[in-house]
Amino acid sequence: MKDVAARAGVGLKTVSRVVNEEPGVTPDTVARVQSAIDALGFRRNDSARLLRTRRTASVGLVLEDLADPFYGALSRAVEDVARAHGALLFTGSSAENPRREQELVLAFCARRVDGLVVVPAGDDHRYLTPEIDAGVATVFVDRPAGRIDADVVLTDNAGGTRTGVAHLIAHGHRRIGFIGDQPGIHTAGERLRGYREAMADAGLPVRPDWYAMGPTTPERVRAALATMLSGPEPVTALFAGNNRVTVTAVRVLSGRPQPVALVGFDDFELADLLDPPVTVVAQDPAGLGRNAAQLLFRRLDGATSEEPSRVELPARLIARGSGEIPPAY
Amino acid sequence: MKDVAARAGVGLKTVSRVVNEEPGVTPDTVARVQSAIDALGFRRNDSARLLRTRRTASVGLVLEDLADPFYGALSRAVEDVARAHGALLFTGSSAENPRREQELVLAFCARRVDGLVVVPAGDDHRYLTPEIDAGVATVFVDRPAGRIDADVVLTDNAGGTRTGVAHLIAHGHRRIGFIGDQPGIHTAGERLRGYREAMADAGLPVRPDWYAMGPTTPERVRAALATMLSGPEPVTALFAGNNRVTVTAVRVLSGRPQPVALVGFDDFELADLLDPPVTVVAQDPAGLGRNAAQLLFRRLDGATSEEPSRVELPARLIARGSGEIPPAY
DNA sequence: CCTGATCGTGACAACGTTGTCCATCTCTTG
DNA sequence: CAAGAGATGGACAACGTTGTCACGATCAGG
Repeated sequence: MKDVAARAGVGLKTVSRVVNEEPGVTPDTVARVQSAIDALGFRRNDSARLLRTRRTASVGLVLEDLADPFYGALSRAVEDVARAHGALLFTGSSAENPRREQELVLAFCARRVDGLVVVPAGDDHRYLTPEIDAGVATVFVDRPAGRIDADVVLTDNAGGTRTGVAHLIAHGHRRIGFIGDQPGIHTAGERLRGYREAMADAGLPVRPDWYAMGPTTPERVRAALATMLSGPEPVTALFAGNNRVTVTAVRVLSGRPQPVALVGFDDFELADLLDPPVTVVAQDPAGLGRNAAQLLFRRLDGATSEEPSRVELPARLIARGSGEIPPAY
Repeated sequence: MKDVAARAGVGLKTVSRVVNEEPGVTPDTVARVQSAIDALGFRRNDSARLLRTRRTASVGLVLEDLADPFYGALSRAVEDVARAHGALLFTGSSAENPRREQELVLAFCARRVDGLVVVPAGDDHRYLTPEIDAGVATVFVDRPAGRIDADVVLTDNAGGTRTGVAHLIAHGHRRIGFIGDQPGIHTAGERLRGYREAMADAGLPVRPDWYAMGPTTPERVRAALATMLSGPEPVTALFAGNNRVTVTAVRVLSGRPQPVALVGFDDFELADLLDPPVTVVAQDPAGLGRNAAQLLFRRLDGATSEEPSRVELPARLIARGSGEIPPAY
């Protein structure tokens, strides 16, 4: 900038004014400065600018895994809202590791992002209190924050699951299995709760060997499913607690002679092309991201000292067939 | 930092030394400074630090759409490599819009990212020359840069397509269709070339109504496919130029009485569960991202004035069945 | 006890911007 | 023609760090 000023024969501040299109500069001077800028290939250093203005026009997004299509859609929605507000987006994957989540969040804070959108991996976010007090707007999404009171945007996991399980019950099932993710994960717990509630609402018992919680690796899902299907009171239907479970379940069930009804949480591409087409309870990942980002920018634009708000998005049953298979007696 | 220094009764620079764990500070002083830091909740401002040190420890990633699983996997790989090098990641989606690509790239450059990984949307990247000259390491991935000479990591699109088409030919097909993306997109052109080459290698003609290039919306794919299947010399097999085409083709073909063989470019989840299981030519999106990021950091770590390098990753045929359907005469 | 090396520390400038404030220059108006 | 107003431009400090250098204290060796 100094060089540009020298070459154009003007003061430093005048160059700044031209670059920022501030009023009060003769068209003639503007032209001179502009040509100096072009000649020198000058580009304003936004880092320095932002250091001075104390707004970084950037937000940080921490999620579990960028490679998961669910989070891909969520990220994209956050990005679009950020762009509309002129902000750039830092992203990072926590890989479901609380330490890594914290590292990422603190790294973003050290960069002085204006705000954070976090899919929490850990269950204790008190480490964020000083940052939030320092003015970093923070919105949690998909899962609530642990041990602190903060804005959060969620899917109605319990309600969605209730709907899905009720769908199976409506089609005659009484022995329904549930396979979910690790109990520490909030959404997994909520979905299990929804399953229990739906069963209770219908006056149905839940045997201990009808539900399994844990890492959703194919092996574990396969084993859990085998147990449910081979006990003294085998299940005739399964509710799959997330799409990895659903996919494995489809694989296992398609190899069995006796049909087993299936409803899964989370939609996935091609679900309608499988045989039978898979009924799901669909979340709206883009909606989660959009709402979270909008909430963030609302905070940033002034609504400072309001109470933390909690938004809950509905989950929607998409009946495609696999949930309507009658129980095999 | 000034406040910390005052509270600890030391100089500014000493605080800096403690924060950066530089040697040459008495343990006693360290303790005093540390307790002042804790008391004040001080966090170093990395923006300022990076302004001073002239390294931002961040890279920008511009791709087509974060919500596309292909790019999700690519991003994740870039992120992992970046993390290993202590860098943070800015991401942005160009939505296949050259203007937006340029805006994003220039915004990242204004933030003085150390490097850029770009999936180009436009076909003219001369606007990047000043930035590259200014020292921003740049690697293009998935598609080459337009009109400038730069590092690039690609999939062997033509070769992969040749393999896929040859697979169909090996199973007896002589009239093979090809539906690809818009001709302006480099990968689409390369895949068309591979198709032509494979046909020529086998001494087979290519009728004009056997291939179609354009936006890969379901309607267009449906129409193109209808044309190919209803002409005077209908195709008995189809090579689908990307996974959106493949998915639509599966939908259309599954509704037809006469089986049509299918091979698609790009793998997708559940391809093996469809009926028939879909044979694909699989790319390695994570490999693309990893290689691009590694190349980037190799440049950053010194290999400055080398020639631009070009890495080409193989595409791999995964035979699952749909490519082995014999021609219906 | 002196010398010179070593260690710990802090003052200062710099990174590249922008906000504040003041100086000048050119009009317009009485 | 004087004076005030408005336009235009620039000097300077500040944002929060780190690199450079110089200073004083401590310590080993002669």
